[in-house]
This record gives sequence, structure tokens and C-alpha cells, in this order.
Amino acid sequence: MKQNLSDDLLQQLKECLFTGALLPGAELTSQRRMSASLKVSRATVREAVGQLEAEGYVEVRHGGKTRAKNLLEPHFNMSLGEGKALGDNPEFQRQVLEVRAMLEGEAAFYTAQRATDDQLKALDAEYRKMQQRQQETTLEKAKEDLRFHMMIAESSHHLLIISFSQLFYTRFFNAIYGVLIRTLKTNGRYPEGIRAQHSAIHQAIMQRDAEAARSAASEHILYTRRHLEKD
Amino acid sequence: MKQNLSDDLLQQLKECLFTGALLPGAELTSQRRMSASLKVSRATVREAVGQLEAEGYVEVRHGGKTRAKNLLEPHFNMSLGEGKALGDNPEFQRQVLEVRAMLEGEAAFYTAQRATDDQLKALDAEYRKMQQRQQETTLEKAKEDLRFHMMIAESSHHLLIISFSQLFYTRFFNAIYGVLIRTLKTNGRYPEGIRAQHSAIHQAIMQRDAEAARSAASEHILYTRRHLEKD
DNA sequence: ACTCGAAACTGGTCTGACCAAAAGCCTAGG
DNA sequence: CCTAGGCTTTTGGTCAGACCAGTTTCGAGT
Repeated sequence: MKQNLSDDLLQQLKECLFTGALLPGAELTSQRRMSASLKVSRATVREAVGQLEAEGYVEVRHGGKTRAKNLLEPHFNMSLGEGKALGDNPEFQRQVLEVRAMLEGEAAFYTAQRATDDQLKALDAEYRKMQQRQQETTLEKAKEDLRFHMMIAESSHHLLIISFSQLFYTRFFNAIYGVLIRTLKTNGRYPEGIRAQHSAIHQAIMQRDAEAARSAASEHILYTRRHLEKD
Repeated sequence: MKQNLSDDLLQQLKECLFTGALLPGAELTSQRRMSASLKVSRATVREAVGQLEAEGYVEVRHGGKTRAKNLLEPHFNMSLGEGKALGDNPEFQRQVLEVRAMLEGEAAFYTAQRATDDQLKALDAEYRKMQQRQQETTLEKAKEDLRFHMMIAESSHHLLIISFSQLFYTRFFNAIYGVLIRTLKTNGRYPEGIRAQHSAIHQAIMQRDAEAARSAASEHILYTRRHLEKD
């Protein structure tokens, strides 16, 4: 079962990618460092990294750092969501909310179960920052909201959820933002329920109550959807 | 439009393969000769040849000559072999199951709510067909199972769920299939719970009971996951 | 004619060097 | 304060030449 050194290394690197030890967007150690720490030549490292790139798992730029790619990205280039045409479509916005409801519910669930203490601490800090800042533009509020949810997703230790969340939030930001705009228009102001819901999610995760976290996160999104349906 | 030297060479070699200048079984010139005749270093040649091998176009044996493979071969591997490392990874398999649990739960939920009568009829027909056929290979059972779930997803009238399901099932079929194989190995036979669970999903959707459909579909997947964790 | 081993291939790895692109840093000028 | 500009470091891309390890080839000795 002995194979090439470079194949060994390739396998090893893939392992890191599939288990989530190397998250999408994370930087790989440089070829020279790998070469030194693994006691193989840089040529061998290059061979392995080259394969990884060819298979679409990492992105390597001359002079820049090599970083892990999102596993789902190559398969997510559909005509969907490109542009705000879809972002303004109420039916599409509704669907985005429904997916968010399940996605963020699951993310919160696994985060409550698996987040490291450091991640919980960072999440707590972000939450408090979010609670303080008040007078901001709608756009900033939306971004802040997304950052909070993205942090939860990243703490889930669930490669697929992390990958999908990344793609989803970036691709469909327009639709998500559009929902907020429309809510403000219909409702007159930022719905007062949001604050309490964020608090509930935060609290459930901090107490590592997975089920509560899931339903709180899910409810948070469905609450927004109900606001939208009043039209 | 200038790219890497090795990429240039890779492209060039592919040309030879696709135009038939290099027929299946033919020997490639050695890396040293290429390096000399093209005035590039052997490292560059190796990079290109390595890619070719990774893509399945040539076969290279230590000490022996490198020869062109049958062009159709990579496409056959595509159906099953793409990313074998990924499909065999237990941790990844578990994550795939978890995503399936939420994805298929939601799909069943919306299908129960929104499927047209025609879609329900087609689903019913597929279900009955599935119940009849018994003696089949594991592979065929897996495909059948996936077809059933894909039909549910397609009946959900939910663009995002449909799109994601399609990508997910085709892309990660290996991991899904790997789960089945592993279950069979651990368990000795096809778990008897599956049949009843399919029935429960089918029944809930037919009665348009969305909540029941969701939990039945979700439970179906989680049941499989539990089987896997017995190791 | 056959066998077998040396020699001449092949690909796999290593070393250390240089180039070019990107990133980081640090200073001078707003 | 901080931003724009250059300088240095770090990164990936390529190169040369060497050695190791399998394969193949082919001729000498039987």
C-alpha cells in the first residue's frame, strides 16, 4: 500500500480539507514551510499542491498565498441569483428566507454542540458589539446581521454547512438585503422582535442547548417571513 | 492570455490526445526528451504530465514508459470514481447525511404543501415501482433511492431546494453510496427500517401532511446515520 | 537457442538557485 | 492623523544537475 510521497501528501491535504481542518478560505502553509516541516523536497510539495489545484480544491496565485476553495463553488455557478433582478423578486426572497430558516437552524444546532470555547467567546463578543451599535444605515445592519449568522455557521464544525453558508450569503445578499428593505417599508421600522430573537439564539448557543438554538434561529427567520407576507 | 509554462504544455499534450496524434496505447516521449526538445526544465514537464495522469489521460509507471489511455475512460470514472478519497471519508459521509437530513426534510415539507396532483401521482407510481423490485444490486438500490428523493425535491416547487438537491446528489453520490456500502458491511443486510420509512414519507406526502413528511424524511436519514455510528 | 546479468533507459526525489508576482512594512508627504 | 509611495520579505514558478529506484534492452556466456 506504499505509494508516492507526493500522493501521500496529496491524500493528507485532502484529509484536512474534507474534515474541515482546512476551512474554505483558509490559507495553506507555504510550500517552503511544508517542505521543511515534512522533510520532503519542495518539488514533491509542488506536485501535491498542483494536483489539489487541478482538482479545484485550492486556489494558488503566483506570489500570493494558496487558499482552500469552497467545495461547492464549482457547482454553484448557475444562472441563479446573479444580479438584483432576482433579488427584487418577492417569490425568490421568500424562498431564500425558507432556505435560511433551515440553514441557520442547523448551523446553530451544530454550533451549540461543537463550538470550541474560543469560538463561543468570539461569538459572544460579536453579539455584544451588535447590541451596542444602534444608529447605522440599513445596509450596515444587514451586513452585521449576516456576519453574526456567518460566525455561527463557521463555528458549526460542519464543512458542508460552512461551504453552503458562505456561498449562499454572498450570492444572495441582494435578496436578503431586499427583504430587509421591504420589511422596513411595510413596517415603518426595524421589527422589534429581531433583537429579542438574536438574544435567544445567543443565549441558547452559549448554554450549548442545541435544540433550543435550532428552533430559535429558525424562528428568527420565519418571523421575518411572516412580516413579509402581510402585504 | 499568457499562462504557466506547464499549463501551456498540458494544453499542448491534450491537443495531441484529442486530435489522435497520440493514440490510446501509444507511448509518450520521455520527460527528459520533452524537456530537451521544448527547452523547458524537466520539473515543468513533470508538472504537465502529472496533471495528465491525474485527469486520467495517460498512465505513468515508475521506470516504465508513459502511455496514452483510452479517452473514454475518464468519463466512465466520472460516474463513480470522482473523488474516491472524499466518498470514503467517514467524517465526510456523516456530514453528507446530516445535510441530507435537513435537505430532504424540507423538500418533503414543501412537496406535501405544494406538489401538483400530477406530481403526487407520479411520485406514487415511483413509490410502488420501488416497492415491487426486490432483487437488485446495491448500486441500483442506491440509485433508486436517490431517484425517489430527487422526485420529492423536484415536486417541492422550491427553486433553491431543487437546485441544491440536484448538485448535491450528483456531486456527492459517492459519499452517499459509500454510506450504503458501509451499512451493509456492518449490518449484514439492507436495514429493514428503510422500507417502513419510505412508506411513512410516501404516506405523509400523499395526505399532504407537511410536518409529518418533514420529520419522516429527516428521520429516515438520521436512522441511517445511527446505523453508521455503531462502529 | 536460451538464460541471466549488466547497462541503458524510464520515472521519482532531492538540492539549491534565480525570477516574478504579491504582500507586508515603513516612511515621507498630504 | 493617515494615506500614497517605495523597499523588503515572502510566495509561487522555473531552472539546472544530481542521485535513487524500478523497467527494459541486449549481448555475453552457457
